[in-house]
Amino acid sequence: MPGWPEVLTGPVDEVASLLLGAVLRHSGVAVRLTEVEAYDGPDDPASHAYRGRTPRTEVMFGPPGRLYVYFSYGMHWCANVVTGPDDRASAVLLRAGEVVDGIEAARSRRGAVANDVRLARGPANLARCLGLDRTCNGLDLAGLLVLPDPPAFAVSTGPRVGVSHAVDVRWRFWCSGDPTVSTYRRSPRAVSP
DNA sequence: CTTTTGATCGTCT
DNA sequence: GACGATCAAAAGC
Repeated sequence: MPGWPEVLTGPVDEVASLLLGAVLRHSGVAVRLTEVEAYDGPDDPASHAYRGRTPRTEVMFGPPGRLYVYFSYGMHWCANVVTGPDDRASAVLLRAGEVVDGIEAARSRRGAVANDVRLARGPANLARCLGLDRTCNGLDLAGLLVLPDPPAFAVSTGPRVGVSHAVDVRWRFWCSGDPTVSTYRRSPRAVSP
């Protein structure tokens, strides 16, 4: 059984499913990941790294096990775990999770939320629960991200959300039936089949 | 229930 | 200067 962070160096879609059930802890809140998406840098037109190395994507080209945080739509932060060998520039977007510790802190960061299962539903909401922002870009996750014991739950796969390319690639993974997983909505920009 | 729209700015062309 | 790995509220049915 490979240790940290070697376990992250396999094919990014396999690594993504391994991250389901992992617990990420930051700023007094812990979230158990229930939904993730894989992005494979060089071969994936939907990946930020597809068009090469830029200041923003620099972290993706570095070693695995670090956090890649990007700013989205002028107001949100979203977080990825960098995977693969150095220079592969693959990453797994953290789309949803269940708050398993620090729920009061998570609630206060999110403001009024009707139901706790929605606290960390959606990548920007998950990042907000954990207090992740630009200062966390490149953060070494050793000790902060605890991988699950051999997964004892069913995994579903489907198309990725929000991307306008390669919509047919089933690189979104989630814990089957988990209430914290967002209901699927195809990108408005996705090309019609 | 589904669809539309406003908020808001870093990044890349 | 246009666009985007989003979200929540509003509007339409």
